[in-house]
Amino acid sequence: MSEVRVRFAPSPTGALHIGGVRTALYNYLFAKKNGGTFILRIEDTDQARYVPGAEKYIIDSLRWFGILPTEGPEFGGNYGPYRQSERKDLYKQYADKLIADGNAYYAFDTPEELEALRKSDAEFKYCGHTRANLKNSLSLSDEETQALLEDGAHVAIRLKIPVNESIAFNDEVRGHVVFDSNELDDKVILKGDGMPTYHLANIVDDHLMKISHVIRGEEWLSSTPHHVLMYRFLGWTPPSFSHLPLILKPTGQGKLSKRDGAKFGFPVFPLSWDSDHEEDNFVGFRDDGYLPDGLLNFLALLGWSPGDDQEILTLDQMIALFGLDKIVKSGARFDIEKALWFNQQYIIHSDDLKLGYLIQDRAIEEGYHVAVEYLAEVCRLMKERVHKTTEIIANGRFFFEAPHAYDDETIKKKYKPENKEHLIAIAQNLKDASTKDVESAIKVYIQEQGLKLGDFMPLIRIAISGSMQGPDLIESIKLIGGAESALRMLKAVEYFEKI
RNA sequence: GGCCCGUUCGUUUAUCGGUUAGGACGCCAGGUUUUCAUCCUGGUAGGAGGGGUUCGAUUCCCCUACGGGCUACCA
Repeated sequence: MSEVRVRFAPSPTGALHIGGVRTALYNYLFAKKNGGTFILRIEDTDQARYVPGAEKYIIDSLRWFGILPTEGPEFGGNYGPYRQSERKDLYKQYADKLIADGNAYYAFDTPEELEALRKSDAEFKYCGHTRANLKNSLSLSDEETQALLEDGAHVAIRLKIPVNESIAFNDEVRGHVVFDSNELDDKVILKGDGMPTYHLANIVDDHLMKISHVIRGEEWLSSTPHHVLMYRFLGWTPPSFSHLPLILKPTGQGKLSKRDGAKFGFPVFPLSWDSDHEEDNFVGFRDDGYLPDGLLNFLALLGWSPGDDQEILTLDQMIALFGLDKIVKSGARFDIEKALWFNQQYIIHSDDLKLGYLIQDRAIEEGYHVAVEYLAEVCRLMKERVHKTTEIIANGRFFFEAPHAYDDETIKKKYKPENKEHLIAIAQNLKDASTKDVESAIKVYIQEQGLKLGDFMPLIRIAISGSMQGPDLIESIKLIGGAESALRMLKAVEYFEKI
């Protein structure tokens, strides 16, 4: 079997969409599974839509997920350059060959003229039935065409789709797909500005880069017959095709789009985007507290399944189990609830110190200047009760500062004035208790006095953290320290009296 | 509108003609926990509709409905 070479070929028109991440992941998994090569190719043939920084964003995202290519811009390789804009001169000769063989032609119609035609006829298509009446090298005489060409007139090159032909190909996930060539339009393959369109650049590069398997989104399924035709015209063997189902909105219609992030209240891009246009900025999964492994795990299962009931999978396990035949055919809705569950599972199983480092920047931003070892301890106590790493700090502020508010409801229910002295006594015990005897300072005291734990623990908890929710009280007090805890208790008792 | 692709619990998926249609998320209930959470146990809920083929269809075929994609000198 020949070498497996797959590519992820995004267009640098903005941030890398989460659907694009999944496409990259499947390509990566397939390459690794088959001992092949994963290639990144930047498809920047549309100068108008080019966004500076997008390429860096794409690579940074792949790096965050740990699915970097081994060939591509910044990565090197023997089939470069890997940016289509740098390959511009390459494409012309193939367009010329297609013309020479009668499989393509010059078209002189201006975009404005075509737009006018579409306006008057919604069904208008540049194809075998209409091209004779349009301005191109097929309808014009050779002299006219030559004159126009020498004139330097605006010219595009279009693919000449044959009539009355069935164009079929095999799709690894969809099976046998057939198109009637009469339904196809004569797509522009080389634009007026000399740049190729996706269709030309794509097949030329896939061929020259020896791509064996094209794994891409379903939006390309309808232009695949054009691609198949070009492979045939150029005398090349087409790669194997796999068209992936799309990721859909959580509710409502259509695929998940950029603006759904704001609409549904969760990120749709891996990393945050900061530009001069503030309205274009957004927070990415990373900065919102998601772990890359968990997100990748979730994404992998949106459109693919290992075939059994296993759901928590490492990247290596995914590689071992991956197969194009197990890709699902229908689109999948993006379910943030499930993504959060995966994230929680990955947080729980993360190393405490690793988590500590992860949230260190945010802790400092919040003004909590503590040792990373302290943060690690906070993570140890908090990680089972958060879905996102950002919540470790947001829900654990009492580890860094005394509570600003108390849960009055519980105080009213639990506080009895006759217990005031006991609470003060416990605070005194705590004051100089070492971490080892925090337990006896509280629990042993309560038991020795013949009191009930249930009458005191909730109040102590509120004194320490302000709320009834939180990690193990004794462990929390050990971390915060006996002296600080005693202070908080004394202050809280005064407050309890007033309620 | 035309062409192409699709349709199993609310969501995501398993099933490759014969199953009590399985798992996970969510939700509900119970247990563990001083609280919350984790964890454990149990429960809820599904083959879009109609025709065929077959001894037997979720599974194969057709029609309809619905969903998705494409329909640019964008990718």
